[in-house]
Amino acid sequence: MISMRSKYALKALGYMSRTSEKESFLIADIAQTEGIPKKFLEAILLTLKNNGILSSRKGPGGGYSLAKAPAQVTIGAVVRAFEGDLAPVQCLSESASASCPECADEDTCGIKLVMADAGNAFASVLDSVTLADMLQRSEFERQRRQQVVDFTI
Amino acid sequence: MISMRSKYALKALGYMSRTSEKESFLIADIAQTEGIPKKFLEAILLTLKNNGILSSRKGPGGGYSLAKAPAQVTIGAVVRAFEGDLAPVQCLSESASASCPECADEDTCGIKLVMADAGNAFASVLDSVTLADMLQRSEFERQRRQQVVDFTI
DNA sequence: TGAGAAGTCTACAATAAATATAGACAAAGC
DNA sequence: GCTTTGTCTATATTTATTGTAGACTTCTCA
Repeated sequence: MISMRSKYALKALGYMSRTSEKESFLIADIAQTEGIPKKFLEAILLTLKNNGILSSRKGPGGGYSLAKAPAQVTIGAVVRAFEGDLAPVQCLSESASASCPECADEDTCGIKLVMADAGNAFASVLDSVTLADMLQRSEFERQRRQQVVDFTI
Repeated sequence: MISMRSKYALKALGYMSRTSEKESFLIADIAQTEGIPKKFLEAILLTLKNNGILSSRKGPGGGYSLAKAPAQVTIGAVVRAFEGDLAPVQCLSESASASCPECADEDTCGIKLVMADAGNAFASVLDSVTLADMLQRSEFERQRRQQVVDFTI
């Protein structure tokens, strides 16, 4: 289960990608449009900036903007900014205190081997989809459903 | 990230599957062998029983035993007993209050569509591996490493 | 038939983490 | 130098996880 942080980040980035006529976005604007607590979003956008996904300018006329094209930002990169590596068990995490203390032999632990496969499968999907793909997919789905409605009415 | 509950459950089941000469296991025995807090394990085994993975008998000579052969129990079934459905976002969860309140149009939400793919990829792996597979995999890895050691010495 | 062995249940304590908020601060533009 | 806007630090709130305590039930076997 990914955190609200990641979800809010994806919502904010989706909004920014979708609204290409604007080139700069105020925190307050994004927060209100996407229904995200403003102060919370503030920290989220900062994290995205520190991960090279957003850039910012202070002062009047300032705000946040995408540092890369939506087709250059994978969902995996966004989620990883908040969830760390996407390891399903701690002993698979590169960062911090990785090993599980109670594991007799970590190298041959079956749980670890299986979870590595599952985690890789999960991460592969997120790494293969960009913000642009996500929007396109959503739009495609919208039109598909629209057509179904048209036919049934 | 899966919870300790799931990990402890897999460790306990791994031990029970591996130790086929015993047919009944005491909570205290499993707890000590696998280094799991006894009282915590107690609740975990009960959950596994309620999910049809274990059976139990009270009284002297009693204890827990596997309700199915290790090859009949998938890792997915075990993990699901503790993590519910393996949905990476709440709005994909069948159980409980599923929908995300702030989502404008859940049907066409790109985040949901992408996460559904990722979650399915994750679950597919766990559903395709049984306890027996997990043990075999671990044993295979142990022998592989053993050989490497033999060659290098 | 009753003593002891084992699982079952309820309640709760102790952390830890996620979520969210407040308010001071810094930089940029006019 | 005033306003706008992002940045930072600290902290509150809530929720979930992890773990513990103790009473209770069921079973077996002497």
